Amino acid sequence: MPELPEVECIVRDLKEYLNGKKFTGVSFAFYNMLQGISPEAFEKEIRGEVIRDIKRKGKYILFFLSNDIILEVHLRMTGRLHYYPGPVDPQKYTGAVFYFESGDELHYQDVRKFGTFRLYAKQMLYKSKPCLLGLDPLAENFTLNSFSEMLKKNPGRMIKSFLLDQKYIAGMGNIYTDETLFRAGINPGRKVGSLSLKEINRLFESLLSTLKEGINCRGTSISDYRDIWGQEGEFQKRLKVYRREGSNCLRCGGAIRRKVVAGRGTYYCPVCQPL
DNA sequence: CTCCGTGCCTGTGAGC
DNA sequence: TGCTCACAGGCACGGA
Repeated sequence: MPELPEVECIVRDLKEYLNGKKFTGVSFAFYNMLQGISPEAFEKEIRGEVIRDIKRKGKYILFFLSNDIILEVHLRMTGRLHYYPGPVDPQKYTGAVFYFESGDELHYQDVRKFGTFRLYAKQMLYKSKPCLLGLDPLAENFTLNSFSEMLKKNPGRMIKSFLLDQKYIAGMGNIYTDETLFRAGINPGRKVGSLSLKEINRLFESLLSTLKEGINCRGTSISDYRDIWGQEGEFQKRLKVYRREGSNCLRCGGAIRRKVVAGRGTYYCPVCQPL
């Protein structure tokens, strides 16, 4: 399940290989990802256009095309973008193949078909999903100060539910949220308003360092995630709580527990992250 | 406002 | 062995 670090790795790699390349077409094996557009209309919009830039906001990938159209891709849980330098047969779960003039191909694969494609005209971007998201933790405006201000507006919420809310912080998913809270020593069920200044500081530092470590490890491949070459990341080897129920806490030696918080399976150490 | 359940999908793995 | 079923979780939406 790609979260911010995984999407960041994908975007960095895609930029290197696809910037300046021209779409010659796209074919579909299923249409679940198309939001409010027919496959024919979709292809018409992108055919012949050059990729000018590729960016990320939260978990959204944005392709800026030469006709001022923006292609937004969200991989949700099991979506993958696989780059091939030449023609390759589609695989079992390939839903779309983008063809380039250079002969390269970009395959979109998705076992569960939850992923989405959208097209926006440039002047409509301001009302697109990615523009309505909160702060991206890797952006310059994500500071201890802006983080603290957002927390002040949500005193009654559980901290885990807040961290997952894309309206405030864009890019956190279940894995990096649990890992961040463990590293900060904060119980996922704590109310935002109960956090001390010291804890807020620790949470801010843990959030950034956990995401950056995830990026440096090229993501978490606990189940589905692969990079654009099909390679696994390494961060699953460094997980301290996620999916480690019953295993020993690497800090205190006690048992890692699982409970449902904010509707998600949540892993934590009851000793290192007291209520 | 905040939480919770449901739907979208299909593979995995536990238990019988 | 083969079946059922809970579970995985990002996001939208409706209801409490």
